Amino acid sequence: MGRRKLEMKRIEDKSSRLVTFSKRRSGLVKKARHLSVLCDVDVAVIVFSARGKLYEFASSSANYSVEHVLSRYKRRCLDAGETTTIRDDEDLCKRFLTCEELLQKVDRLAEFTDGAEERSLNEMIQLEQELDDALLQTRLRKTQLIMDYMSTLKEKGKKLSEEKDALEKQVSFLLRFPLKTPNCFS
Amino acid sequence: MGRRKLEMKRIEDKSSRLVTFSKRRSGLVKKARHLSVLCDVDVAVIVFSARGKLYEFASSSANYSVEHVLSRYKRRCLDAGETTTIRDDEDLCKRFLTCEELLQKVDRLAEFTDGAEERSLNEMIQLEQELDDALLQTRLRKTQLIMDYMSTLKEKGKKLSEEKDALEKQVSFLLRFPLKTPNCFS
DNA sequence: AACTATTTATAAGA
DNA sequence: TTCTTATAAATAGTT
Repeated sequence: MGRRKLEMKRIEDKSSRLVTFSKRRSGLVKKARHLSVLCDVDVAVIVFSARGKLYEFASSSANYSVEHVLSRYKRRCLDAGETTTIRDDEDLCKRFLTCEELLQKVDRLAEFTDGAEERSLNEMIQLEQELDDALLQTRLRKTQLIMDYMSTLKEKGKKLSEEKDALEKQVSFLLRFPLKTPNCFS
Repeated sequence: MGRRKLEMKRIEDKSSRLVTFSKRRSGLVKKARHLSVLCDVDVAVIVFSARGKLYEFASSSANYSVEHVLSRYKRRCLDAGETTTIRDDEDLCKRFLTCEELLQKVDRLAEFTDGAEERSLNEMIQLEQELDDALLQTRLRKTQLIMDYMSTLKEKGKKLSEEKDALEKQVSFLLRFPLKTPNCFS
């Protein structure tokens, strides 16, 4: 829909990519709103720009079902920051310590309540750790599988290369010194 | 876009509402795919039909996973401490409210200080989001590079295999029918 | 941000 | 349902 038809691939020119992003993003949200109104259904659209900016749309009637989907993806709401290993950058270190202090205060704060909030937070922290661990294990396994596969491919390639070299030598030899007797190698 | 312009309100006739739902739903997903490909961004679309059937789309750069986009979305919302409207999942609601309360307490806590800690925490939250996004982009790029490299390796292997076959045929031919004249191919 | 030549989506009809 | 087609809507390139 424009002066010319676009190839369905990433627009390489940065400026027109940004313009197109803006135009098509609003177009997409408009379409989503029309669908939700005309057909009386729940629609949600989520877009992250390349630089991580969030754009979203949710039909007004969607705050039950879409949130139901969202609720399946429990996520941390506070970063315990326990596994952070940034130590070299002084600024980061300072930020981390300040954050850590705040968390300690949160912990002390929780002691003043009946304990429900503290348990809830602890559960969240544990849940986050478990998910983080699972994610790490999965990622390591994925990387391992990929590396294994790649070395297999490389090995095969090497072997094929060697076999090809040998055959080339054989052909070259046969061409230079044709056999007087057929099938002497067979 | 059609024989006549539609009013922007629920289509009362059930049959045409269903037809329109089907057409516009696929149109919306198509638009979402085009946006994600042309602009190289993450897009997710979620649609619930009136009878509760779920239709979803997630861009390939998000590993085709709505979960992936949603978790990113949800984390963003929770971290920003924005008002969400989770009402159906009691457990999550409790966790979230607790978390929100804690954040409010952190805010109040920060008021007792000279404000340095509050600013620091906000900076931390923003920094975390930026790092998270950077990490995600890096990981996607890494995966892309690996996939590219693997297909290069596979292609090389295939080519070598073909060349090897050709050479084997040539050797076999030369062994069966030795040349009477040396170097006829050279 | 507007404009407009084209392409794309789709409402109604077959 | 699926296809066709007239028309509305979106948008690529231009200014």
